[in-house]
Amino acid sequence: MTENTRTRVRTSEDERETERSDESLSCPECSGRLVNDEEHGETVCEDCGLVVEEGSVDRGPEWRAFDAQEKSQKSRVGAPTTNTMHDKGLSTNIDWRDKDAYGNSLGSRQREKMQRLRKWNERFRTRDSKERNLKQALGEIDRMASALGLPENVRETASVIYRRALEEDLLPGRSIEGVSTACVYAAARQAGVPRSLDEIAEVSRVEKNEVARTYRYVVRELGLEVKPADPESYVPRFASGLGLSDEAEHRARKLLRNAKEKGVHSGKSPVGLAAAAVYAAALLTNEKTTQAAVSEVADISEVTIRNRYHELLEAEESLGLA
DNA sequence: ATGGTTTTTACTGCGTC
DNA sequence: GACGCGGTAAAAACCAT
Repeated sequence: MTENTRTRVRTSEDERETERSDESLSCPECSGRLVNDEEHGETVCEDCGLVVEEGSVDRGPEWRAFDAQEKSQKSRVGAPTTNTMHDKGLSTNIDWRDKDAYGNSLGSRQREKMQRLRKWNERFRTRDSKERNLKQALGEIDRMASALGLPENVRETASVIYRRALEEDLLPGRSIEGVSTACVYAAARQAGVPRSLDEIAEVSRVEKNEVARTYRYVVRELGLEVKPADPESYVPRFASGLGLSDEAEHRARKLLRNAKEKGVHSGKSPVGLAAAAVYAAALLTNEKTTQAAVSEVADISEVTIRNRYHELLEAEESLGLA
């Protein structure tokens, strides 16, 4: 029976749900997750669509542009500053093409001059070790975030965290890769799209153990506030990975919420809980899945799924009787 | 280091397609 | 007979002490 060649799964102490505390980001109606809809200036509930807040400020342009040319004519600002570039995208760039502003080729004297300018500009930009450090780290962060399919805002957050770590001189004695990885891990969790330590270690050049250690260190030193991972935040990823319906997904969330009420989830791995909920939900909505399939996408053993989903269903039943 | 808890591995039995 | 599922025992991993 060597069919199971999955990698082991371990969850760190941080991934464990200890106590339930905050509920400020939840819908008052159905306690679903709240999302910002920038375009309409509203804050709405992901689950029931309740509009919680409206009339917030739209930061987009007040004009419309139908092609790139029009856009460049109407726009009065440059690119937004971003923390994903080591100089926030604010420093000077000299084009590598030897053309002037009108696209004409440069004379040989001019070309030489530009070469020198480029060289010094580059030297100035990555002047000291910190800048170079940051440059490399941000590259790593970007690479890992893409590999994990994490959205832009997570990259941004990870970059900010890294900057702070650098500011506070947390780097000496630690590898750039290790700290970048820890930042990505922390950022993903803060953004509510957590990845397990195993997934993180998969795309990192650093061992899982070191990631965990560095992560703890960074969180402690920076006083970062990272809530215990919410099992629900894993649900969408697993559900779509299995091609399940929205109904099943919704069902899974419900199961988890009930479980939370009952306190069944304390001390258990959130990932396992989420996987079990997804499996149970598929069963309840008569959709075809196997424990093996869920175990595959969630990277959790079938045994754990079995144990958890029994507990989930029990909690559900006793709630029905109450 | 040690003990307690959770997860994983490996294996077995049962029912069904 | 392969497959999905359930259960168990022992090992491993983790956390707290």
